Amino acid sequence: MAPPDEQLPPKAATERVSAATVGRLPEYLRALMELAANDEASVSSDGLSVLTNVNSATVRRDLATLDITGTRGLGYDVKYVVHEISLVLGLSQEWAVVIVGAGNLGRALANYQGFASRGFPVRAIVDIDPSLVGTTMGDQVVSHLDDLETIVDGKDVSVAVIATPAANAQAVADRLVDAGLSSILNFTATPVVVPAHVQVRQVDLATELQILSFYHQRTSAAVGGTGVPLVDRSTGSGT
Amino acid sequence: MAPPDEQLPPKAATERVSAATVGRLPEYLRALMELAANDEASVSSDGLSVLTNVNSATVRRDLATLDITGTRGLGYDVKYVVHEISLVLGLSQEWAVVIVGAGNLGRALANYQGFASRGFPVRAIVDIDPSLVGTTMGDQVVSHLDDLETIVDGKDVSVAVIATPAANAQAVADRLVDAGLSSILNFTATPVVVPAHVQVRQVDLATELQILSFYHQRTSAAVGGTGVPLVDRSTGSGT
DNA sequence: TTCTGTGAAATAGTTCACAGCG
DNA sequence: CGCTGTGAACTATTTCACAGAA
Repeated sequence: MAPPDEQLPPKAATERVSAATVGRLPEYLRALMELAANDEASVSSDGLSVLTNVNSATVRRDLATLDITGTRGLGYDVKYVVHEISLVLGLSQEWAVVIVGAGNLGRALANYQGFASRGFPVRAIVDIDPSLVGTTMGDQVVSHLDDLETIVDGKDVSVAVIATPAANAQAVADRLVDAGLSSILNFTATPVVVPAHVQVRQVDLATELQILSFYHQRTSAAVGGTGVPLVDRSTGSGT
Repeated sequence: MAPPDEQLPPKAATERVSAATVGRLPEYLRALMELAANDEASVSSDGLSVLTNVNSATVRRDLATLDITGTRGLGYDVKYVVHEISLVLGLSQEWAVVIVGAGNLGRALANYQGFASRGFPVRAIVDIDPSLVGTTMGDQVVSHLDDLETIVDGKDVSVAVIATPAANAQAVADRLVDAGLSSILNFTATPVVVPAHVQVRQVDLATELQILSFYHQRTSAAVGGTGVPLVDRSTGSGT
């Protein structure tokens, strides 16, 4: 263990976690849950490295940052790490989700089981279009956007997903903030501006395709010509 | 156009572009198209900085990396930069997309207009489930996965989207590669392994929520309590 | 021996600050 | 002037490499 220092405040490890590390936590978690499902009791940083494609030193440093310790000579206790990472990510409880926008994308997301199965049950869907309000979607009845506040309070919703046309994104975000929500996942291409205490994540599906397109081009352009070039899987077999 | 140089090594600017820069290009593009739609002829790096929330020095450096030049005292020519970035991202042509998996997510994506409108028309949807094959979805009839190769060749498809259950992701990816595709967008939580010449992008929607959850927690934990916001609803007396 | 935990080196990416062009 | 283009400083992140615990 690291030499403890009695003078320092307890541990707000969370404070020191870099964005890069946070981005890897869900990956670790996925790999670890797979291991757990396979009844693996422990795993080395090398093992996790292979499963996640993250350098093993990075794995160790990430975990150490979270004060997650392993056993020298053995590795990390799978269940323990799952528990700790879940805690750090705030996954020890469910977070109810409201989807705003019952158009194609909203409908898609409402039916998508992947949210609920990962601890984010969709508890409401809202839209402004009166012809959609009252229709059933997934296992929810579409409500009117105006009822947002009631829904948020009544169903303990804490996360909103924006799936409206891009032009409405900002207006929707404003209403979400007014309704007291402070976590927003925006699937619109338009970034929204929110107060500092509100978290937003921008995910644009077409952007992903554009980036893919870039790398596709670059790869095609890089003609080596010698049969099968470059097999790059960074598993550091160093010295 | 940049001055062609017959003597120097071909020096494609593309080679030197960092991943960080690539990630910002779609953002620049979006902002620039907005400007273009507004008949703005030119924009300064400061202007773009405001629109994209990227430091202006970073904007200038990114563009300079792509050999995109501006005019001192004036700024960048909007149309010219749109053209150049589109070129770099490979967006001067359309890329036809095949969606694999006609379940909830696949259906959602098939109906989503955001792909086509950004230059990625969905030209086919395939599944293995015989009861889905032949049904209509979006403006496509669902085909069988076995016909993939024919479809890819016949419709000039170059990008695949995996929207199957996670357990099938790797098998699907293998078939996609066999069919000659080299750009894959994987919406499954399971990462897939592919040959080096194939580009994959992993986008897991639940992961986005997990990351959001982390920042939500961190923000709530950092209670300053001075006056304004702070939603108390989410305080952990959970389900 | 195996594998963690971590200084220290190496890389990557961002931002400042300013010379100099239009 | 205003604004680009870029050396140089700075900050962040990754990776090496190894002492030492189990």
